[in-house]
Amino acid sequence: MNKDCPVTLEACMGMIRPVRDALDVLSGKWKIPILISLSFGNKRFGQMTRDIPKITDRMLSKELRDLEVNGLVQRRVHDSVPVFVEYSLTEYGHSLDKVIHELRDWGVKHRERYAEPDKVY
Amino acid sequence: MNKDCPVTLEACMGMIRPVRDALDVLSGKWKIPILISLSFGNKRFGQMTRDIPKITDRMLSKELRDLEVNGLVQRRVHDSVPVFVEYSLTEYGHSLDKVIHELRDWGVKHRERYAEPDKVY
DNA sequence: ATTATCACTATACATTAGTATAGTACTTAC
DNA sequence: GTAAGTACTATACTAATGTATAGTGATAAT
Repeated sequence: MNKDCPVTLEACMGMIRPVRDALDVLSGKWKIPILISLSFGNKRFGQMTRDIPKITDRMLSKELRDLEVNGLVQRRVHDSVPVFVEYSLTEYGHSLDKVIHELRDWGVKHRERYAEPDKVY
Repeated sequence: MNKDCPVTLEACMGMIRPVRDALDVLSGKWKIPILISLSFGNKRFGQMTRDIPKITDRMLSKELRDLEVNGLVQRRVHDSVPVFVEYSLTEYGHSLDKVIHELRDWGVKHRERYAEPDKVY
């Protein structure tokens, strides 16, 4: 029984759809690291390249633009000399705090479970 | 001040590392949909291909194996005739419930914000 | 004078992820 | 006997993602 139950199918899609939406916004290797970096305070471009190990300028630039388009990050140019560009999390960006927190918690437990002491970052 | 503060750098990595671990396990377009499908009850292969729109047999097979290797999914072969293979979430698989729940909640809010009524799945 | 920092962009390439299509070997229903 | 379902695997391809390397034009420090 319950083979292809339409209620289950509906419920299933009701979960899958929004989870996909969320993961689309966060997709790629660098978006969450960038959000984490900004969660510790407003940052400049160069500072973030140092915060996030192994990220290239190209990736940081590209991903910051994506995040800006999605309203998670704000880019402010101060017209001092030399120019000074400041990135910060928007309020909307902060709405991801809980998601990131849960991911971190699970990741910590997972790491304890399958300890990989030789993995390098 | 606070340029390249080592405490911030350390804290930053303390977040990034486990979040990456988590996302490594959940990476790709299909793993979370598969976990969601199984969260509604044990399933057979063919049933899951119908649960998860557009997934191909190859992807389902491959991702199920990945999830099995990571201990999130259990595969049980019942030696009836014809064979009957049953997939289920392990207890460890269920430990992702909160993560998936948060992703869904955020995805729902995001969808409300940028309503995309024409997007098809 | 040379080097470094600032915030990037451009080009080319490599790797990874996902898709399309077909096929296996068996069984059951029409 | 034909089609459909069972649970997959194989091969070949495309698309998406990420990397490597270099360069810009301004300023500022050594």
